[in-house]
Amino acid sequence: MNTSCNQSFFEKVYAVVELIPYGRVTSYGAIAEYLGSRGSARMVGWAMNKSITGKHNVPAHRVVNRNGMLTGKYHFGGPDIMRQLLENEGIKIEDDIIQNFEEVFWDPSM
DNA sequence: TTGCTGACCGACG
DNA sequence: CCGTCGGCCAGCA
Repeated sequence: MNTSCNQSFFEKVYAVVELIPYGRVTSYGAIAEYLGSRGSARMVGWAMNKSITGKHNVPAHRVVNRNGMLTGKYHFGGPDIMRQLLENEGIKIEDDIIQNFEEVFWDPSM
């Protein structure tokens, strides 16, 4: 349409992450793939980092890797912050890994 | 401006 | 099974 609609990869990531419903999680690869760039999963994680250090209200704690492991937990300012947030939403976590990952997994295309 | 890095993922040996 | 490498894009020194 117009140039204004051309959101950067970054902007798209934020939009998708904000769409994640309460008590649900998704993976970096799923977002990247949804955006059309399957290999850009790294950018998704980086966007999350920027969203925390920046002023973006993005529920980055709902985004984990393909294994359901809280890889970026240390980026929340503490190793337990991310886990606490997820458990607060009813997500079961053990050893920094989401147990019912398949049950709480949310696909951006849905 | 060039080059490196990064919360990933999949493939290869 | 485990270690290593390439790919993708954008931000930063």
